[in-house]
Amino acid sequence: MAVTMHDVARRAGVSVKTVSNVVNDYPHIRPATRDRVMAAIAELGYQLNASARNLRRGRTGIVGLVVPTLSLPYFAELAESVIEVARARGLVVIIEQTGNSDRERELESLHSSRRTMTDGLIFSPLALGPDDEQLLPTNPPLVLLGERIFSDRVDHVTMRNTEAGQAATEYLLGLGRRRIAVIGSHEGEVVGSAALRTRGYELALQGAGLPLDPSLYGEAGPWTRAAGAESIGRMLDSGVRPDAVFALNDTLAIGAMHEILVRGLTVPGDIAVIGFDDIEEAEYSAPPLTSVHFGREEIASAALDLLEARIAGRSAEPCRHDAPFHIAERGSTMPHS
Amino acid sequence: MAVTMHDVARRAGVSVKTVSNVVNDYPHIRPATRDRVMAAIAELGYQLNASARNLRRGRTGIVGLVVPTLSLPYFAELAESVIEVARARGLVVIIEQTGNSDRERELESLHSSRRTMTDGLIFSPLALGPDDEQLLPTNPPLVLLGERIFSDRVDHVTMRNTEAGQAATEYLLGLGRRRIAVIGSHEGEVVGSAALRTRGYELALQGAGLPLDPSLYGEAGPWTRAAGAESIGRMLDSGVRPDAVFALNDTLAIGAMHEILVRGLTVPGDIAVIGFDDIEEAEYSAPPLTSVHFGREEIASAALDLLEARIAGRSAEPCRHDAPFHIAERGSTMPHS
DNA sequence: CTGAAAGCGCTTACAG
DNA sequence: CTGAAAGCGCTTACAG
Repeated sequence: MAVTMHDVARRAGVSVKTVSNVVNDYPHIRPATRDRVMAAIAELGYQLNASARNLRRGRTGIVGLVVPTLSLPYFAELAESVIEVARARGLVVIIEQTGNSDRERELESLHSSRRTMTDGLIFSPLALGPDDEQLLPTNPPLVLLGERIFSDRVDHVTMRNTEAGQAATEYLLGLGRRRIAVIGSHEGEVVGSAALRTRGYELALQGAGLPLDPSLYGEAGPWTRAAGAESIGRMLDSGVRPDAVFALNDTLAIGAMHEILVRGLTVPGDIAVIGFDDIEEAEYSAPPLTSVHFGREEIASAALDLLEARIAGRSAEPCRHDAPFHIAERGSTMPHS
Repeated sequence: MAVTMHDVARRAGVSVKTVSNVVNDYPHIRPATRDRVMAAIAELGYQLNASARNLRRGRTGIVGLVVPTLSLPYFAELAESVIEVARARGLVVIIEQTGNSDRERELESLHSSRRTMTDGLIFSPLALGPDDEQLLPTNPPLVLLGERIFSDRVDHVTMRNTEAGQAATEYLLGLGRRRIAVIGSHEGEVVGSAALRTRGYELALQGAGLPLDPSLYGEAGPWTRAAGAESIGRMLDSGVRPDAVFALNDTLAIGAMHEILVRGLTVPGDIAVIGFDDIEEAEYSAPPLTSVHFGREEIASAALDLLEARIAGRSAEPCRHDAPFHIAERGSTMPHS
């Protein structure tokens, strides 16, 4: 049916081994032989069959990336970095989406027979938590992003959410703000980015000797612009008047900022706003958004390092990589920008 | 080494054929047999080897999506839709990025041996053009997005860029605007979204009996927020004062709007702004951005329809699918929003 | 450096 | 409904 290495070998008058060597760029091939093989490949329109190679090698050269959705800029930008870093290492990336905190879909992505199409998986959970630790399949290798789940059977890339949340809040305190709202909190949650960043917020307030005011907690289920706008809207409607907002991600921050401006208040004059993730959009919002920056290239590299080591059987104990952060200051907190 | 169907068959006391039938959900299997097989699978921790299946079937269940970069929201949202639509059809998606108009990378993605990992490719070119038509490989099947390249050997999903650009400009004319700048144009380009949307702009102005003013063309290479801001900035710096902006995409529009506001001008008061693509961000910019909307779900469905038909060998002549559009009106053009 | 051959783990026609 | 077997197209140890 298809043109195979045998056909090429026959045409070029060499063995299949030689064709394989040429196709795989092995050394010690006479230039003349190489040319004959290349010519035969071109004449026959030969294309190497990846499935056959993968079966034989026991590897696919594909890694999976499982995220909630690419329509959230944070995950799109993370995916961008993962694809670029993977490319530099000769790997390609299958992206699966699990939607907004959909337990079943997350489990399905982890356990599906599609798993064996990949050499390993980078998984950013939004629904699964500590109780699901036992459900994590470790084969093919898995790298977890974030701190919703910790398992000593699995590699992790973590992001010091609590420390970063604390730093963001302390930054607002340093500007003299005292009534700081938190937007995007998840009442009752104890793991996951919402809870951890909120915990950092609380530590900062307590460190400054300020009370935790329940009216300054703005719930928001999904972390979208719409949810951010609604959340701050409800707070303002109820007569609460913060002098700063710590939004648990940038999308929430942009939605919140939009709502604040719509109501005739100013940013940062009336309300300073800081976000989290430092997505590209943050630089071009009006005003530009101050945000907590984690290097996504670094997160992608760390995740692929862990995955490749595990795939190669090089790593023994599961590892944890902590990504560093800093605050990118912009107009949403600086009066003179 | 790995647990195979043979192991499962032995354990369950059935033939491999039966195991295969169970794994593939074929009918006509006695429940008792099915249960025995499932039990054996669970006991042995069997996982089907996708490469072996793919080799045997001659299909991988993977489609490739090649776009410039996921860090541009338009492509991230397109990818989101392609993944969702593919998922509903039992397919997964490998995403490759080619960067900002990088000819070599685009060709590499089309011709790489990675191609055979996929059953077909959806390709959104930014560098390749009509002259490259002969370089398009048609096997595995290829679907082209946009109108940079037309080939009667390949399926296309097109977006009526010219008509849509004309409609956007006519909409601004309908609001009484007369000095309409176009932001994001590519001087000298004759194919591709920039040229086609600009052509629509020109048709609209000519239709209204207005001159084409060279000072109202704002060049911008990459279609980023930064480029949009710089482009309108240069125009305003040179003393040109448009009363409306047609930005060739939303990211440009948001950058341009940002720059306009920074300079103390108002939107839409001084300058009305319309974008193109209607990305999710458009709804939450300040002010919300009026934009030309193409349904990305529809584009994704159309592309996968064409691809699946081609993969199945159902389609004869290459097809062209034209996606419909409308204008989503928001505050950036409406005074009372 | 090359040739002949085994085998990766499936699916599926072929007999029964 | 089941069993035994061929073969998808590679890679790679084994002889030479």
